[in-house]
Amino acid sequence: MRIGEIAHQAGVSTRALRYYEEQGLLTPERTPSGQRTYPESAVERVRLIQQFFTAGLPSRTILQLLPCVDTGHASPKAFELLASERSRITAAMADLAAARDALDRMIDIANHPTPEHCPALREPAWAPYNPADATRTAPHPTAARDASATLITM
Amino acid sequence: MRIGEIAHQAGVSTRALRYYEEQGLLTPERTPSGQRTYPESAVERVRLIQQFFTAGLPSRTILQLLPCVDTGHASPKAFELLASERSRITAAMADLAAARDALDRMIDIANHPTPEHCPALREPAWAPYNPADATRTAPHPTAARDASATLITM
DNA sequence: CTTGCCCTTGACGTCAATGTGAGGTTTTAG
DNA sequence: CTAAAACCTCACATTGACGTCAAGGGCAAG
Repeated sequence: MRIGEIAHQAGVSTRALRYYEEQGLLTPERTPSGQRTYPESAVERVRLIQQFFTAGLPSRTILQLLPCVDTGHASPKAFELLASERSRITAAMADLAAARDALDRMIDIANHPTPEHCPALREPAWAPYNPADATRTAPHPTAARDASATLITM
Repeated sequence: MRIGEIAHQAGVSTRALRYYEEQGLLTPERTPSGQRTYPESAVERVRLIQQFFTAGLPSRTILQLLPCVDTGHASPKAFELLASERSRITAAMADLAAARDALDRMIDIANHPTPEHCPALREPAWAPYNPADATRTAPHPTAARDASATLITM
């Protein structure tokens, strides 16, 4: 299969495939005229590479991991890498969850304009940011609050 | 508080704080001599901004979200943004989970050299990548497998 | 043969959140 | 008063995974 076909089946650009090759992640054969030729299995491989890229692994790391996929072996260094990348991913998931929760709080506040949930009446979920406070010594948090409240529905 | 103090307390660089200001995310007061002065609340705000950055939200999006944090209001557009970013984050978490599972499979294989888990004997978790296959028509997947297996412990 | 599509290499562009350094001012500590 | 530390404004550099354009070669169909 030539590069265009692989690109289509794997859902990436030909530029990406050439980049992967440049990074040593993919080593297609060449026809006498110089055109790249890939085995069927390259589609799966590209999908795996993409999955790793999407997860934020840099190409250099993927390069160290791929032989381990092929052989089923993991040198101590590769093993360490596997473990550290796994924990990096776990940490990233936690960060995402935290941000998602922050968004959820915002959505929640915007969704509940009843008195007990009214932004103007409840404890602020975040400290209000008021640049003018910088000039005062200890601004009272509940002073100068916006007294209006609005419900914006979906 | 001046920029260095905020940077220290929020765990970011002063360069980052100036960048946030440039992007409109932070609007500190200025002393007559031109130095930035932040309220206490800026520390919390910076942490929130960082959380969003870590989650992959671009500054332009954060800029649209912050007023909503302050006022407790969400315009229809802001609401849409909240929802779409939330789903983006959810999708990103799924991608991370998939990559983590791929790593787990690799760790698993490397960890179990017993016959039934031996890479040389079991069904391959991924199709073997063999560039030479490109020249043949339909390579038999189990041909030319590496017969050795190794256990690398943690 | 030629039209047209796919392929090649090479090289510069992009985007975003910073890093870094120059060159100068302000604040603080002694 | 003075020296160090912290601050200021430019403005260019970095990183990584590509996008994009240029200038050409290969190959099947009509």
